[in-house]
Amino acid sequence: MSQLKVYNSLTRTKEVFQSITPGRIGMYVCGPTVSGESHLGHARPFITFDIVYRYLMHLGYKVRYVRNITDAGHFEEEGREAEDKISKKAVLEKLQPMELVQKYTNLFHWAMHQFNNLDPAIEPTATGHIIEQIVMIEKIIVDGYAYVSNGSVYFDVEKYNTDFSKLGQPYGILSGRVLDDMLETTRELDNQEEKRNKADFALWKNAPPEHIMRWQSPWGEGFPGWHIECSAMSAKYLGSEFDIHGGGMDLQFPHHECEIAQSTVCNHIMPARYWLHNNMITINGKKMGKSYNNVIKLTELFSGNSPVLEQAYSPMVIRFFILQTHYRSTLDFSNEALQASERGLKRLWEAYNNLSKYEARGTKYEVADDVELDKKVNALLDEFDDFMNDDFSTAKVLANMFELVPVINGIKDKHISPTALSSKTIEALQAKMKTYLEDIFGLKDEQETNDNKLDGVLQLLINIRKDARAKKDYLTSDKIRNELANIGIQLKDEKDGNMSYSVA
RNA sequence: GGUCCUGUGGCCGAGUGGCUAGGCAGAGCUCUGCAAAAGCUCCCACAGCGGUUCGAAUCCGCUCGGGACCUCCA
Repeated sequence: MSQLKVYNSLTRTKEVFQSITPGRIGMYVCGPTVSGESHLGHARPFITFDIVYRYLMHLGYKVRYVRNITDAGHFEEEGREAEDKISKKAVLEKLQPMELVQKYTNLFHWAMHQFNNLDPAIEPTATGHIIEQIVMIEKIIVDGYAYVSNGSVYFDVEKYNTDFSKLGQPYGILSGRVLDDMLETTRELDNQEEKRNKADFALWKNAPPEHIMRWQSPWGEGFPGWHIECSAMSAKYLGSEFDIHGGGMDLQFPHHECEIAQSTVCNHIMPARYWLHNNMITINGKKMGKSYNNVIKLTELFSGNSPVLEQAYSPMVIRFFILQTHYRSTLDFSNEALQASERGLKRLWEAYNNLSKYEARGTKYEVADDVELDKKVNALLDEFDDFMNDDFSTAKVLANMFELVPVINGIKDKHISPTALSSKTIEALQAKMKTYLEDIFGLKDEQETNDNKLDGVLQLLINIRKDARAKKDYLTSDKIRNELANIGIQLKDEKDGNMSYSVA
């Protein structure tokens, strides 16, 4: 089998993945800021890295997946009046800050479960790691890479760049930026007088009196800077050097760049080996984001309750939609695209259901009757692993699955002889589809029809309809079918006279 | 302004220089009491203009368009 290769933003190449500790992987993914409701754009990294997580485990690794909750509230750092987002909104909604944070944390967890994302192994909060952050900042000051100014602490980017360029790790290594260029082109911003240099970033901010969220520190009351929490928490739970650091592309600069600088000063090593970044979800070609005022919240998406939505889209449809493209490509949202995903997923899932219901054959077929087809099926299945190993090409795996759909349905409908494929191939097909669809892609049946009573009722109706049809009483048979269709249950006449149903 | 990405058929999207991904939609057919579902077949696109090459969607150049980051952002 091929080796796993991942695209490393740090080297801008696809590299063979090798874990630091054999058999084990440490993965850190930047989690949500729980000052508001999650939107479709947020869903992408968490679904993307859920699949990475699942696939790494599928490969046999023991993975410690750490994803933080940012609940300390970032400030609008430069150019605007310093304000803690969370404390400001708390005043508006007349809630305690921690109450607000809890509310959105719960909502976030709810959404993650809707998407069938596995829980991370550790989900540390920024507020729970203030001490660790302070300790880290102190260390950076002692080492001479940060300075205190008016109760705040700033990281000295220029000094870092000068010293670490010599070690082959200049500031900007991750995002491909050159500090000198940035100094020339960065816009003039207000409130910069505390900083020695405009590229410097805050490690700790002095809290103005109106801030509700504040902590004691050696530099007075304040709150941690934007980037330090991830550095502190990743080092605490994964060590100074860990395997994978993930997040959205918009975090590459400055967030991850700053993490690298801080962590390297503290721990004398580049924190992560592989930096993975997912691309953005766009809407009408524009990034979905707060700044653009074009977000679709997840609750709106699931309920269809938004002017831009023609209908509700279920969590699995969104998951499938995201899987249909490579994680490093932008993905454009539209009703048409989501509806196409909905239909495509339905067809794929029904084929998968048919496949799992294949009746066991009495005898084993060692040799396939249709050698060509047997070969083709095995080739398509084998490629699943190759595609995933090639930087998680879920889109290609799905394409292969769709090529298998006609084979699966053909056998079920008996267009294709049940002995066309060898027993071994059938078993491989069943096992691999299950592994990939359920275990790795994390898709699941959304129909809540595994209810014995409902099934019993439907079987009764099906039997009545069968009798009616046998008597050519099409008035009755059509009535049953049409009225069930009206309430969203579709009856399908099968070729062999049987009937099946699906709930929309 | 700086850095970078990108432009694929009606729509969404894979694409490592040669072997026409896939999905959705559309057309025809098969099956069927009818319908749906399913199956089969069709629909050979790569922004434009040059160049490299035996051969380019894929490499290079230019032009035009779109976007991201540089500021909170997944």
